[in-house]
Amino acid sequence: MNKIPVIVIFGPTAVGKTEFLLNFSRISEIVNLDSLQVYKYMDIGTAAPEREITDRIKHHLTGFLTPDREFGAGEFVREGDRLCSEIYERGRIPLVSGGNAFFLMNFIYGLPESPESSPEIREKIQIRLETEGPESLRRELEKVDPVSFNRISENDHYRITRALEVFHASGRPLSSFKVPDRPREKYDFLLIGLIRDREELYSRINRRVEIMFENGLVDEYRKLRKMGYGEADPGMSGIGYSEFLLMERTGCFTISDIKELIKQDSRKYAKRQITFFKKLENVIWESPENSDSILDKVRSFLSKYNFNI
RNA sequence: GCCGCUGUAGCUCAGUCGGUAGAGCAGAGGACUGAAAAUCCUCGUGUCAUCAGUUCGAUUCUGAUCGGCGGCA
Repeated sequence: MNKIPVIVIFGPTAVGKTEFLLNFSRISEIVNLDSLQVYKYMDIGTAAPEREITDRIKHHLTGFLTPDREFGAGEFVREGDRLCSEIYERGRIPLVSGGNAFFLMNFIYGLPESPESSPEIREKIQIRLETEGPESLRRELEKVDPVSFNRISENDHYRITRALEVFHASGRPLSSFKVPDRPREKYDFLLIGLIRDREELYSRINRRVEIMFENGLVDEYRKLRKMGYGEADPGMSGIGYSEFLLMERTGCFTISDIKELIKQDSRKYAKRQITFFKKLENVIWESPENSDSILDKVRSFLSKYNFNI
């Protein structure tokens, strides 16, 4: 079976992925790997690629969903598979790019066998969490899935909820489902991880948040609120929006506090992304400054498929 | 200039009735089984402002000096 070549360009927020993509404008189309850039009405806060970039290289999975809809790893893998096939059939090289390490891991290895997330069951468990408290849920998990019980930290209510959700949905413990441990055969991946010095990355993040405010992030948030989006909507949980919701809820921040908070949350996010990405194997790690060295590797990868940049 | 308060971790501060000190935040490292820009775990040595005095022993008490804040002139 012929494999589909897929170039993946990933890295922490603000490392400089978007600009780098223009190198591929002749041969590729982009599959967006940022979980919040999938949403509409959130261009500023999610640093969505600008018009001049999307005009030059086709982007998929950006700005197509309203913020009240969930878009998780399952959706990403499904859509990503569909798009990669289509792009390759069109005679182009699929280029997956973004910062979501969890989506990427699921895309490379394939989804685990465990059932997909069920918002209805999850909500019931969340209500129990509020009424009965976390201890009650933990005792149930201990009985029903001791392996997960031991693996999940007692304060990680998010994962405790998920483990119980799987049990209630399938009647089987989460830990009994196989999780894939090798990359899927249907793809030939070229993994390029963009990275910079921590200090430099952080100052790029800070600068970018300043620019978001200059470009009207506050107005963008107000518009979203006017459209009726709020705490409960997945899109609004993102950095750059949840901080404003916090301000509304507590009333104890100024706009300039919020700006600093957004910078800080973005820095922490970048750190978490880096930690996660480091786990991936066969990654070419390189600063975006060294584009020649990266492009050499891309050329030798593409030569197998008679492509050139 | 005088009076009062104050000086402890990068920041905000606690504390030691005299036996060389600890929280929050920041920061660092890590986890990640279909919500993931989510969620969670681990990590605290610093001339306790400086100099002198008392003391077996001072970051702690006393004095002076130098900062800061407030009040009065």
